[in-house]
Amino acid sequence: MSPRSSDGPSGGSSRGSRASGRPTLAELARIAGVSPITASRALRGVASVDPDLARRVREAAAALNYVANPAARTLASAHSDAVAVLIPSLSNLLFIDTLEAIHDVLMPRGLEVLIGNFHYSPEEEEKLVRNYLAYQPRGILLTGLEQTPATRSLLKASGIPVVYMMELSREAGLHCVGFSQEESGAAVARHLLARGRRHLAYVAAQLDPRALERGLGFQRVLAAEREVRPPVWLSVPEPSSVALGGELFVRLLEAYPDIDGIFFCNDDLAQGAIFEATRRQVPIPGRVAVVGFNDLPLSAHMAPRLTSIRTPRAKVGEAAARRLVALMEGDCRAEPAIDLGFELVERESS
Amino acid sequence: MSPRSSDGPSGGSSRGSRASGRPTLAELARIAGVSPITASRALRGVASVDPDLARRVREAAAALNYVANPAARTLASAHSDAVAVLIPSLSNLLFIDTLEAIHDVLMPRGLEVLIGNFHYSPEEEEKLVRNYLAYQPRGILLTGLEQTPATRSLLKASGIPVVYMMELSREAGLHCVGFSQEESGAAVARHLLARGRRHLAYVAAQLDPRALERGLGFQRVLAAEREVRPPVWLSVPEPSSVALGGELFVRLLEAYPDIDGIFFCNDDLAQGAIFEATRRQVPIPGRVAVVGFNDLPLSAHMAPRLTSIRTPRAKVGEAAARRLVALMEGDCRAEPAIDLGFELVERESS
DNA sequence: CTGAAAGCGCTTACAG
DNA sequence: CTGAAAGCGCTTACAG
Repeated sequence: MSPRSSDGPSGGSSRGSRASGRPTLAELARIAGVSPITASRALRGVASVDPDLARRVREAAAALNYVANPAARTLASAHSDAVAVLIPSLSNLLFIDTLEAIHDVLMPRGLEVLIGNFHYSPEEEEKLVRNYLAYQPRGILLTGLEQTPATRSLLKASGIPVVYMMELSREAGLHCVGFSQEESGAAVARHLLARGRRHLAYVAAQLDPRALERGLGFQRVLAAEREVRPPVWLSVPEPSSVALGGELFVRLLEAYPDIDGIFFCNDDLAQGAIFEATRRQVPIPGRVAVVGFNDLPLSAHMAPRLTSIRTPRAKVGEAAARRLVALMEGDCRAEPAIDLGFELVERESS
Repeated sequence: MSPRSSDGPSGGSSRGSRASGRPTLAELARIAGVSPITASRALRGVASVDPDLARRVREAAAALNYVANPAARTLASAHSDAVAVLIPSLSNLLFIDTLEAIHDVLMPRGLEVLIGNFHYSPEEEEKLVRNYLAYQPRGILLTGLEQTPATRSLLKASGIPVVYMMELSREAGLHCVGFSQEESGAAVARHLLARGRRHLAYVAAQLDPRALERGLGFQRVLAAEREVRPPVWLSVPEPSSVALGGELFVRLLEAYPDIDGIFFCNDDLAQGAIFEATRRQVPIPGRVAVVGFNDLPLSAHMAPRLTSIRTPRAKVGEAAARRLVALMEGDCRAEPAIDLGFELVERESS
């Protein structure tokens, strides 16, 4: 029988009205017959505690259903067990895969994951960082390298470990996990050239820094080819969607009827283009080749199947979380930049 | 100039080594020339504080870049500013839409959102609840009604407001926001009957309680029709995916060549079926009608466009969060159950 | 290996 | 409308 069942949920008469109603470390310690400090140490598995005492503490904790009060722990130790993760969008499957991988690394280690969505806005990101810093997290995971100067200095002043995801930086001491966005764009250009395409276009919506880099890599390769026309660049500010992909596809082909290869900045747009082409009976890849980016689950199954760049988004999350844990444990000898590469998956659409 | 720039990030000599290095309420109060309690009240906007003093406090806070320590606040007040949200899956777009809507309601009110993924396991859900309860959240948002008895009693003992999402319950005093899963399945059955279909099937993967209810509603309507064969029920335990939808579609038609209408428990499966049908040149809806569930963004754009049940998932999140806020503020007079309905969107596939 | 004392930075409850 | 005192439940730093 736990003391709770006899005391009632609102606590015994010895507890003040501000008590949380849950067992405290002091109660646990009393039941285990040790001091609170020893109980604390036993529960955290730190320092040297007599194995026998530690067992008694663990047993009492199990009997009481004791869970330490994280607020008290954070206040006393000046750091929480949280890790803040900032991503630019929740509705993009890309980041969900990354998030799940992060969860899988951090949760088993008893770390709480605080998720912040900054909607592709560095200013919003700054606000979130300011707010999360108050929680004294053990580490922070950031997406991209486009932070405001204030965000960077806030982070530096805090001394909290930070790992940047999705892009590679050469800045000294910056821990980052990702792949070369620029190179992936270049790979698509080379692929379309190898397929005999000469009249190319890059199509993007809501151009974020990474999509921009991909476009630049695409342009770079094409510019090096003397007998190839510079690519058409179609970029609109609206958020990306399947519907928009169809519209942009139609607009592009109306304006440039001889286009024979399109690199869409993501799979959503490319999928929309393929649906629209199917509906209008525009042969793909016969009339025009289509390449996407991210290799979403659906892309391998549509008709025609979509050629795309497979990004290591789950691996990025996992590696970034692991690196963060290493940094939290004071282990920072490894190479700061981790390049996980990408893969061009050639399918029917190109 | 903030005191920080002269003191340095690790704090002045008056601060002990355990100090967090950030300005405290006491410092803020000293600068504003008031007592800490008054500063606290001014910042929280509670009780009656002289407007002039309040302004001084706010100015000092802005100058210092003061953000209250949430751990101290939680410890002192016995409740945090967090709301825990438990969802069965992160990789399902359905719940992402709900989450975003929840965020949009809660964040502007200064509430932190803790996201827990219980992977469709009530046991895991129980662990998460136990853990999140330690954080003393202001409220909890749950998905579905399949909690373990321990979860229910944990929740009841905590006294923390809870709102259940996605399903409707008649249990007295249970606040829930959703729609009738059973009715939505019935609506699909009626739709297919109206389209002249007589040989029907229900196909599901990783049957969760809600998909089960939909199947039962589907069966109920068909059972009432004397001249209609009872539907085929194909359910597999694997997680749902586009690829699996294609496989199940093929398996089903091989086993039952005369099937002329299929209700898939979600759009992912239905989309996979349509892709596979296109590839095998099985006419849809000519040979077989296909209906999905959820109306994912892509469903309106594929070829043929997918008939589906549009679920109010964002609205569920918004209404649930609003109801939770009302409960947190002690306002619980409203009807506990909120039925947001659903809509059958008839498109080309049926 | 163990513990008594102090303190983390706030808010509550009580006085005035 | 304002404040001095006490305390939330832990961990740190020191001593033994």
